[in-house]
Order: sequence, then structure tokens, then C-alpha cells
Amino acid sequence: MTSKALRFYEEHGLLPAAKRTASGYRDYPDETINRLDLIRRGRAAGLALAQIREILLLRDAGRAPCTHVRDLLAGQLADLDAQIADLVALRTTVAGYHAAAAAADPEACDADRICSYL
Amino acid sequence: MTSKALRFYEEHGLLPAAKRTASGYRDYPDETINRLDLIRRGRAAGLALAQIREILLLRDAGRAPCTHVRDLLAGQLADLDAQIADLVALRTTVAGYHAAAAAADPEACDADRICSYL
DNA sequence: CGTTGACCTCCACTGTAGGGGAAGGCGTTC
DNA sequence: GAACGCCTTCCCCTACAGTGGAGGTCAACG
Repeated sequence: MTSKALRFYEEHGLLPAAKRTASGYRDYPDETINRLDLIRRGRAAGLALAQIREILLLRDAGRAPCTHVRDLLAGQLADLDAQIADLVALRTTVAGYHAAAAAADPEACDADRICSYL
Repeated sequence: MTSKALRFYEEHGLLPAAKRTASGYRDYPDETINRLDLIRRGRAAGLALAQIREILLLRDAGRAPCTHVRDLLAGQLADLDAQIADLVALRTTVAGYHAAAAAADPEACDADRICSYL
């Protein structure tokens, strides 16, 4: 968590504009630590900052974000399942190519095709 | 395959600078179609353009790229395995959060923590 | 008083694979 | 000969989550 990140979060609405000291330094209230912790946990769960911001805005509006979080997590699970399925399918394809390439004879390679095993 | 993509490939060394007609139009030789097909196949295997360029450069140098392709594919397999493992681990974490959130009581939520299920 | 370190703003850049659109030239057709 | 469409170059924009650096100010320590 660098100060650059704090400014970035502030710019993107995850942190409210902090009060300033007389000399212009940001003076964060204690609750900022809770917000940063939520951001950290959300990022660790693979949520985008925009989604984490939604949670914070709900809480700021005085509403419990529980059901929204549940929906976000459900969507995240679906996204992860889709990504995993895509990667597993790609892995199968690549594993096939790799097996062919490992058993291959470079002399049998057709130069026009540039590479016969891909 | 748009003309934008062709220019991009040319800029990044995957296609040689095409000859031009008298009026400056690019005039691609027939073999370009083979290069584009390799690029397409390589992309479909998840290879980066930089890796596909290596294959093309080997072939252009008159050498069979077979063993290099085999190594690239092995690396790609390892990358995919690592990515899949990361996503599966993340999925496990998120599934746990989601189950907790689905069974949760919004009243039990600690506002200071912003969201108790994340 | 000087020096270091931390903070401020603003701008640009990172990586990936192109896409969008302006301004201008070309070539074919009606 | 005018219109339409494709080609050219050039520059900026996209997503994502920040990072790096320049130039300037400030607080604390010795």
C-alpha cells in the first residue's frame, strides 16, 4: 500500500477526499484503515476496484452491502469458472501440440507452413 | 484480420515490410498468407506475438523452428498450469466467502468491517 | 542552519493487441 | 468528371491498477 495507491483510490472514489493539514498534507481519519482493509480483502478475492467501490458506497449510504456482496461473489465465481474452463480447454489444445512437437521429426516439417506442430 | 492488424504485425517484426505499388499501396507476396496463418494459430495457442515472432525469425533464418516451438509450448503449458492453479485456489477462496455470504444475516454484519463476508 | 526524508501536484508510462478516426491520395465505375 | 470506397500516414484511445519521475514544499533532527 504505497501513498501512490492511496491517491489512486481517492481519485477513483474508494477513499473520500482526506482532510488536509495546514500545510496541505492529507490527514486520514482512523476509519480509513477499515476501508483499506476492505479494499485489500476485495482485491485478494479478485474483485475489481469498481466493484469494491460499490460495496463502499452502499456502506457509506448507510445500507448493509451483504446482499450486494453475495451477488458480486456469485458473479466472481461464475467468471472464475468460465476463465478456468477456457484455460483448461486451451491447455488441452496446447498439450496436444506439445506432444506432437516432442515426437516430431524436424525434417518432416513443411517450411511453407512455417511450423507443422502449431 | 484487419488492415490495422497487418500494419501492427509489420511494425512489430512479424511481417516484413511489404513491397509497394507505384502509388504506395502495400503489395503482399503470397507467402504472407502462410505467415498470417501461423500468427493466427500461434495466437489461438495463447502465444504472445513476441513468441510467434521468434518462430518466424528462425524460419526466416533458414532453420527449422521445431525445437524452439516445442520449448515455447512447454513453457506455455507450465504457464497455463500455474494460471489454472492460481484461479482454482482463488475460486476456492471465493466459494468460501460466497457460502458464508449466502448463509449470512445482514444484521450480524459489523459496519466497521464494512462487509463481514469478504 | 542544513540536510534528510516525506509529502504535495502533475504528467507520463507500464503491458497487450490492436481499434478509432482525421486528413489526404488513389482507382474504379457511372 | 464526380462519387464512392479503399489505401496511406499519423496520432490518440482502450482496459487495469497502479508506478516513476520532475519540480517544489514541509517537518523533524542534529
